[in-house]
Amino acid sequence: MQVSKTLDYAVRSLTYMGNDPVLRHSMKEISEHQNIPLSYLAKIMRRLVKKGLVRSMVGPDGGYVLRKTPGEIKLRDVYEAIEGEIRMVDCMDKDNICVLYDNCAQLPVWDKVQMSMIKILDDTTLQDMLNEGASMSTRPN
Amino acid sequence: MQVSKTLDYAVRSLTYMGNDPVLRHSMKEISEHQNIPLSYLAKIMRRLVKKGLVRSMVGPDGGYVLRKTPGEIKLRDVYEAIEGEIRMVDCMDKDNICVLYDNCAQLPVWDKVQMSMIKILDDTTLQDMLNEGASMSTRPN
DNA sequence: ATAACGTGGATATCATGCATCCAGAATATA
DNA sequence: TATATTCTGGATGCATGATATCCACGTTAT
Repeated sequence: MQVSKTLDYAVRSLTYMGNDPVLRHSMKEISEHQNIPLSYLAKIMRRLVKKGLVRSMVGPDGGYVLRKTPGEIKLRDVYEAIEGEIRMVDCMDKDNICVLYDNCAQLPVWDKVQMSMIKILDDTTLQDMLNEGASMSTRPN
Repeated sequence: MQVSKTLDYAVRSLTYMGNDPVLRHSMKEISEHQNIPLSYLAKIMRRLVKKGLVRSMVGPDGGYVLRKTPGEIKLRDVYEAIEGEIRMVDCMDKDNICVLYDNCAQLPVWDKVQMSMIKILDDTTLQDMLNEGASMSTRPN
């Protein structure tokens, strides 16, 4: 029930790019500025490209650019690009056929948690985070 | 960002016990009814005992009883007994001194998610889950 | 005395998050 | 055309933690 490092990397990369939404940013640049292992960043960027959040250009002076404005990119999009569909609980999946209906006592609660999280991630754009980040960056640590 | 199997086991065990809040329930009984590996359940019960959610009695006819009524046991208590303090994001912990203030762009959002989750878990008791579970158990699967 | 049951420590298994490496394709520039 | 730069994609390694098992021991009801 924690934010994964990978997701953190992704968000950091995107907010970083969001500061100059027009420029192209190379992996090397992002990696250095955000302190993310280059080789791992490559994997992450791949997912963001596939999900249509960023566009990539190869060759010298290549790199990545946001495909939308920071105001149009929802945190939910980022989350789902990295983690897949948001889902708090695995049930009736795979081989688990949830014979115990006791089990279902929990489902409504986790659904509730899930929905409230989705709502927040849906309502938060990169732009929002950039704004907040600015105000946060004045506080110590 | 998912409910762990262990937490699921804990909740299942407690809701099961909540159906007969007065009786003692042996691990064997719980294990069989809830389909939880006995030896693993032992570990889980240990934590619930330590956190004061459940009282244990050894010897023949021993077992576990809820220490409070289902209406007094919050899901948050269960969560924290199993997972420890609720915290979405690790930052400024350990060796990570969060030098990147870009990073902080995220914090407010995850805090928000965290608080909304805490609120829900705080507002939900075993009793609530038992009630809901009853209404849920009528739907297929 | 005996059988039933929880306790607690050691240990095994396994999945997965995180990370690294490398050969290859694309492309800008000279 | 040659070269340097950058992304691509697949294979692989590593470490951590969740899940699970085992067993010797202490307790207690009968």
